[in-house]
Amino acid sequence: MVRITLPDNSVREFEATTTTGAEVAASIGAGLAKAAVAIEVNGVAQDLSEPIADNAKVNIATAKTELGLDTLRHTLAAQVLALAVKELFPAAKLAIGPTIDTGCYYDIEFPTALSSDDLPKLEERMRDIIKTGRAVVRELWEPEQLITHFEATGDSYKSLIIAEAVEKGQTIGGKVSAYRQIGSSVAGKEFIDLCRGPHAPSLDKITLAFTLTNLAGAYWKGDSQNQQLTRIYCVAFASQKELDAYLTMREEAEKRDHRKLGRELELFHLQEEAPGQPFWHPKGWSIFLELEAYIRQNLRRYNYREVNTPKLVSKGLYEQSGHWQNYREDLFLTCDDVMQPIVEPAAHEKAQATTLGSMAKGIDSLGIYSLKPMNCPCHVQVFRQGTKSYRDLPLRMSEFGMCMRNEAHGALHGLLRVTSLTQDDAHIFCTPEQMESEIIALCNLIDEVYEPLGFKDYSVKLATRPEKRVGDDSLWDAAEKALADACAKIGIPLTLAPGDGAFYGPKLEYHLKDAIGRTWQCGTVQVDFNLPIRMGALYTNEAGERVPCVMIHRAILGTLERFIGILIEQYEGKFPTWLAPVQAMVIPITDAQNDYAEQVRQTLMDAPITTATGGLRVEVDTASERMQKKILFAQQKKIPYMLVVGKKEAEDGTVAIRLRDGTDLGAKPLAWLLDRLKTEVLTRADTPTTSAQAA
RNA sequence: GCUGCUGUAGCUCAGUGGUAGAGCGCGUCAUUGGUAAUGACGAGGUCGGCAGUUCAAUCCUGCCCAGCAGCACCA
Repeated sequence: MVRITLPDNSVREFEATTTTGAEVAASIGAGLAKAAVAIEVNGVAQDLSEPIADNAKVNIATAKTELGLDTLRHTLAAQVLALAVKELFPAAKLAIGPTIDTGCYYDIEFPTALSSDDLPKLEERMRDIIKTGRAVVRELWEPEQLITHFEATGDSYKSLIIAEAVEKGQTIGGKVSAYRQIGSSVAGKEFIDLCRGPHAPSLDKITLAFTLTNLAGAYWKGDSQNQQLTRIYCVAFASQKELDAYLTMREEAEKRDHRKLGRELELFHLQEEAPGQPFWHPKGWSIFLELEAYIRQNLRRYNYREVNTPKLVSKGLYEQSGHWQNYREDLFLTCDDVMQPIVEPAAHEKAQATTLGSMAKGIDSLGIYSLKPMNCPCHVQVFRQGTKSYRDLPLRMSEFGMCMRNEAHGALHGLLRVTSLTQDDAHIFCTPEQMESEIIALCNLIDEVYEPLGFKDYSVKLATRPEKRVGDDSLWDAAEKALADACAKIGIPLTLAPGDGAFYGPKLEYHLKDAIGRTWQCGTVQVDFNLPIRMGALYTNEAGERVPCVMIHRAILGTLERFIGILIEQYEGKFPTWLAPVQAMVIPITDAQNDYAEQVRQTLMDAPITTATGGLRVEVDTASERMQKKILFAQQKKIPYMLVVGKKEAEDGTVAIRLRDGTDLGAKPLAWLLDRLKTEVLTRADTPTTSAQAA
C-alpha cells in the first residue's frame, strides 16, 4: 500500500505499491488526468508513468503550473522540434534542447546552413507531429547500447553527453534514461532522445501555443573553442493569449529601443567611421552632464576626491599591472609614428611594408603606447606620489576617465556596448581593517544612487577567482570572504558566479534589467590585494612598516554610455525634468506672440536654477504651423512642459501650461512656473505629474 | 571573433541586368490658427566600399566595412 499526500494535505491510500502519477491523477478526476503532464514527488519532478514512493507529498503538474509548462516546453523541443528536424534534415546532428523562460531552443549541427526561410516548414512539420498524439515512453538504457544507437543515427553529441554523465556518475543505477516516441520513424527506426526527463506521456498533451522565431549560432557547451552549432529558438506559452501578449511585449520593447529613440530625440548617433563611439549631440550630452553631476554630488557625500589621468600610456605600466598579459588583444596600440618602417627599407624588399601597424605587438625596442583601457594603473601612479601613511587612508580617488577598448566586433551594441567608454570609476586605497566598512559604505552608496533613478530591483552576484589569475590563493580567500561578509552584514542576497572574477580580484556585480528583460552589469565592487603589490601602492602602518594597501575598484553606473542607453529604454525617452534635454517648449499661437515667447524663454533661461548645463533648457517653436501641430511635435519629442502663449497670455504675462501626459494646468504666471520647475529640478523629482500641482 | 541575416533620400521602406520610387520629414509660398497632424509647389540619392562577370551592374560573383539577432568575450 502507498500513502500519498496531496497539496491540500489530504492523504490518499493506494493498493498497489507501483502506483504511478497517472493513477493518482485519475483517482482525483478525469479532467486532471487529461491535463496532467508530470508530477512533483517530494519536490522532485518525475514522469507520470513512474511509481511513487510511500508517504510522498505530490503535486500534479499541468500546463498551468510552472513544472507542467516547463515539461511541455521540454517535450516540444526534444520530441517535436528534434523529430521535425530529423525528418526534414536527416543528416542533422542533435546536440541539446533545453527550455528557457519564454519557450525552448535546440542546438543542432547542420551539414549545410539552415536559413530562416526553413522555419515555417519546420513549424508546420512540428504541428503535424503533435497531431499524431503519439505516446512518449521513458526507457532505461545501458550507456554503451545507447551510445551505439546514437552513433548509428549520427547524433554524436548525444554520445558525448552520455559519456560525460557516466564519467561524472550522473546515472540511474548505471543506466541512462531516454524517451521513445512510439510509432514515429526516422530512417526506419523509432525516434529516441536522450533525456533526464520528465516528459509529457504523449504528444496530444502539448496544447502550447508556439512559434519558431529565429536562428542563431551557439557554441557546443558554450565554449568558443568548440564547434559552432545552429540554435533554433521557439517561443511557447500555455495559451495563444499569453503567446500574443509576449509577442506584443517584444514589439513594445522595440519601440523603446535606445538606438531608435536616440535618433528620434536627437541624442546621439553612430557611424561606421567610428564604430562603437557615440557622436553625442547637444541633447544627449546634456543627459551625460546631468548624470555626471548627479554622481559627483553623491561622491561628495562619501568623501571622494576627483582626479584626471593620461589617456595614452606606455605599455610598460600595463605589463606591470598585468593587463598587457591578459588583454593585449583588446588594447589600441600606437607609437609616435605607426607608419615609420621598423626595418631599414633597403635591408630587403619585404621590409617596406613592415611597419609597426603590420607587425604590431610584441616589439619591445620601440616605445609602444596604449590608449588606456581602464584607469587603475594611472590611479596607482597618483597614489604613489609622496609617501602615504595609514593616516592618509582610506583614500578615495574618482575619475570620469574616457577609456578605449578594442572590443570583439560582434559585441558592439548601440550605447550598451561601446569602444570608447566613460566609467564613473574610483579606487579606494585602504588598510585591511578598513576594507569591510568601505565595502558596506559602497553598497549603500550604490543603492542610494540607483533608487532615485527607478532601479529598485537589481541582483548582485559574487564573481569568484578565475582560472587565469595573479596572486596567492590565500589573498583570494581573504578577498572573496571580505565581499561575502560585508554583504551578509547588510543583508544583500548574493548569487555566485564562479570563475567570473577579474584576474586580480573577486568582485560584486550589480545587474540591472533593461526594457526587453536583458540584464546588464552596471555597478561593480572589486577587492584587489594584487595590484598594490605589483605596482607598489604602499603605505606606512602604525608599526612603521611599508606594506601594500588594499585597493577597491568600483563603479556605480558602470559606463555612462551604457547607463544612458539603459535609462533611455527605462524612461521610454520620457526623462524626468532634471534629465530632460529640453525641459520646456514655448509655443506661440501666432507670429504675433513670437516676441513674447522669446521673452518667456529668456526669462526661464536666465532664472537662477542650477543645472549641469548652467540653467534651464528651454526652446521656442516659431515654425509657421498650427498650434495643434506644435503640441504634437513637442509631445513626440517627449518634452515635459509645453508653454502655450497666445494673445491673452502675452497681455497677462502668463503661460498656458500643458504637460507631456496631456494634463492641462491652465494659464499661470511665470513666477509660479519657475517655482515649480526649481523644486522639480533641484529635488530631481521623478516626473512632472498633476499631483505636484500644489507646488 | 563565430553563425545567420541586412545595407536604396534625413527616417521607414518598395523596386529593376538598360544609371530609381512612395509616405513621413525638409525648403518656399499661402494660411494667423486656442490644446494630438492646414493646403499648394519644390529640392534631395556615386542604390555601404573595392574588384570581377557583362555591350551594359543598384541588381549576378568575390573580398572588405558597418549594422541586426544570437553565441563567445566584457579588466
